[in-house]
Amino acid sequence: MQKIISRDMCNALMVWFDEHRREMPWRGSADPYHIWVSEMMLQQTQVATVEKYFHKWIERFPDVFALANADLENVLKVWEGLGYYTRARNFHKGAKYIVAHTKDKHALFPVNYEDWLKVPGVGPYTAAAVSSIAFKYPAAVVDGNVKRVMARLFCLGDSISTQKYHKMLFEIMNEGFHGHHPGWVNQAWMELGSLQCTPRPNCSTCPLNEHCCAYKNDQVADFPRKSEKKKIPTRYGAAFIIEKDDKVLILRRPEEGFLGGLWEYRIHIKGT
DNA sequence: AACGCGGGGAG
DNA sequence: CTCCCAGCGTT
Repeated sequence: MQKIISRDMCNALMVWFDEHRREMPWRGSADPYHIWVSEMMLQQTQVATVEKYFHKWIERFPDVFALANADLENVLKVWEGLGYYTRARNFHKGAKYIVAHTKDKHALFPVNYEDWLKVPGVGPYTAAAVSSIAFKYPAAVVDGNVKRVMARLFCLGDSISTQKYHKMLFEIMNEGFHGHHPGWVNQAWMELGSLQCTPRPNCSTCPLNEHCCAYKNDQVADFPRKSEKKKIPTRYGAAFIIEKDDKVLILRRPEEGFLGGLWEYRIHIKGT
């Protein structure tokens, strides 16, 4: 079967999306900064959690200048609870990068995929998401949801974590916008993966089931191909909670290495 | 190419 | 409880 997203497929997707898409605080926003904030958070966190942090973030850092001028400690404080704290640091770096590279206030943000990729903390996913949603730039998002959808749609058996696979999907999807707004098409694919083409999908109500290779061959359970699970080593250790005069001792770990830069009680990890 | 990073949800 | 998830920077 040809690995092409036809006009019919794209149209069916968008009809479904118009009816089933979820409302989100940043959806439909014309502010690229708002889009960027939401995508940085959505990289690792589900929509319901991001909604709470998004409002708090925008209130505290209303624009890219507020973020760039803030102290890193304050940035981390607002991010606290989201995890992946290196990303908050990179986001802060990214805001400084944007401000430093601004030529005038009418060209504050990059408007294409390639220039967004240069921003610290912004990789292929975020560059495609922000440039397409905020600037209609035709770059496809290839996130985990999308990979699962495409693996089924085209019966792609190769490992979905390889660069080759990623590049192929990027090219297929970049030819599949068919005149629709790239940002909305991207969001529609992700929404389909999030609501319909889930790990355990409900194919009977899927708008693309007649186009789906895995469904037509009754092989939905075989895609995406399962990857070998990596074994995570268990670390054993002890924590000492040291109190004096109503105060508790906490220490900060070195920036590099395991749990870098995070605060902790006095910990001793066995073997270190 | 492989690894580490932090939470939350599902079973 | 245990398992599963996922983008980016680093090595």
